Amino acid sequence: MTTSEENYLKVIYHLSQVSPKGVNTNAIAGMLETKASSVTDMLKKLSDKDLVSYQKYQGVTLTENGFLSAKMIVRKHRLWEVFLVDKLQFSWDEVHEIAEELEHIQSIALIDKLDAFLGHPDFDPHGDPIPNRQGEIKKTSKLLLSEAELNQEYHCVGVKDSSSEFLKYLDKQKIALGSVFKVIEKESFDDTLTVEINAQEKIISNKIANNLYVQ
Amino acid sequence: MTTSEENYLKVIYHLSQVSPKGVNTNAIAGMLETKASSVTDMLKKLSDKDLVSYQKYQGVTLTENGFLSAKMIVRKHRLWEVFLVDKLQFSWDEVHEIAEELEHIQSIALIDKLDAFLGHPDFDPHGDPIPNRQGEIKKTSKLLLSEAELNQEYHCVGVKDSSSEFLKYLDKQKIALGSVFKVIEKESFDDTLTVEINAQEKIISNKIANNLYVQ
DNA sequence: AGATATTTTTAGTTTTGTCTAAATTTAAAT
DNA sequence: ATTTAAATTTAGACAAAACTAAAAATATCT
Repeated sequence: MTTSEENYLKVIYHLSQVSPKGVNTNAIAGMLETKASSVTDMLKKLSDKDLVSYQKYQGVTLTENGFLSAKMIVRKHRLWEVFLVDKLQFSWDEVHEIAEELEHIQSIALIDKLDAFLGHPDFDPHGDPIPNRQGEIKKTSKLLLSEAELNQEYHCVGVKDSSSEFLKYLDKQKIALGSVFKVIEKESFDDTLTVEINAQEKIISNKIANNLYVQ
Repeated sequence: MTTSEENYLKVIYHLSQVSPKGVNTNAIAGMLETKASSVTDMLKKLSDKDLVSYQKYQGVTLTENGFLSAKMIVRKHRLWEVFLVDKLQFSWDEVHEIAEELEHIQSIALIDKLDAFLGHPDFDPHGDPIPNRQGEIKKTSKLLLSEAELNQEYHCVGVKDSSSEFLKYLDKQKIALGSVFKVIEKESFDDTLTVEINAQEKIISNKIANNLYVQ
């Protein structure tokens, strides 16, 4: 499989989580910063290889094959992110782009050994689950901070938006995976939250609260 | 720089060590398992980018730029090999192909951090020197086992042939980097050596002795 | 339902890196 | 010094992955 094909598969995989009954050509083009016509070309190719099932004008879904392949790419991406953060001391906002390259390295033995070296992690540095070598994903019942109940203790288990910008903001606010949250008050006017984070009171906007997963 | 361009540069770099006054088109084609006509095309492109100096029919040499770029690719290759052997427990005969892919990952920060993580190694698992980030290479005065003097103690510092086949043979013979050698006898008829290796006497063919570096 | 807008596909080009086959240059050999 | 052989380059073609512009299908709106 080429790097380009892998990138398409991965994007279709991610978009499928939001629109499971068919991913739009334009949506794929948007994610890959390419043109719709290029996407159509590639969908035909992926369809010929039985990685997606595609009917003109009707959007695209992953086949069994494509689904597994996509999860293997995600597995590689997230394992490399763990390596970069845990072993090479990168911060969590720096690793995405490098992992985008590393995820296309082919060797299966490499990934198995990397997995073992890292201690078979279940989650990447942003709290996203790492599929195992069979493609199985550990499900957790996380919820958004904006949906949290008042005066209950939660801890941060992930971020929804993992853009460098957002992650740097969290660093500045000393919010990390594992941070302890308790929502003290919810301002009904603008949904701003008053939250006790690691025993410090902070005001959290709705936008932030909508991008933090807690448990 | 594309992966293909990098592969050409690297091959020209290696071939330059043997023919410093100009590398042949055919030699490059042989190393890359491609056709001479493809090489000619690429040499023009590399020449336009001032990475090689190239005159029709006269062979090719690296420019200052090309020389440095090539050394950076070699640096990446060899650092990844150290990682694979030291951290992921690959054996020295398994790492070349994987490193061929990893050497094309772009990030400079990644290589700097990897270098630090590995403890700034000077040599890769086959005893080849790792250029530092300035492209400087630590020179050592190694010699081939076939050139070693009788009854002098040496230790193994590298291999000339790093094919999987040869490396596996060395593993079987329990010869590794650091092994202690003393040539007991040299058979003048076929240049076979009797060598004491790690306090064990062994017969070493001329072909083997011509591919082992000692010091 | 019909008109308009949006999305998607087709058709035809471009670029990169490769190839084959033919032409040219250099090297070797009688 | 020719002739022959080997190495190299040119010319033209192809596949992959992208693009533009135009055509076709679907969705939306009054």
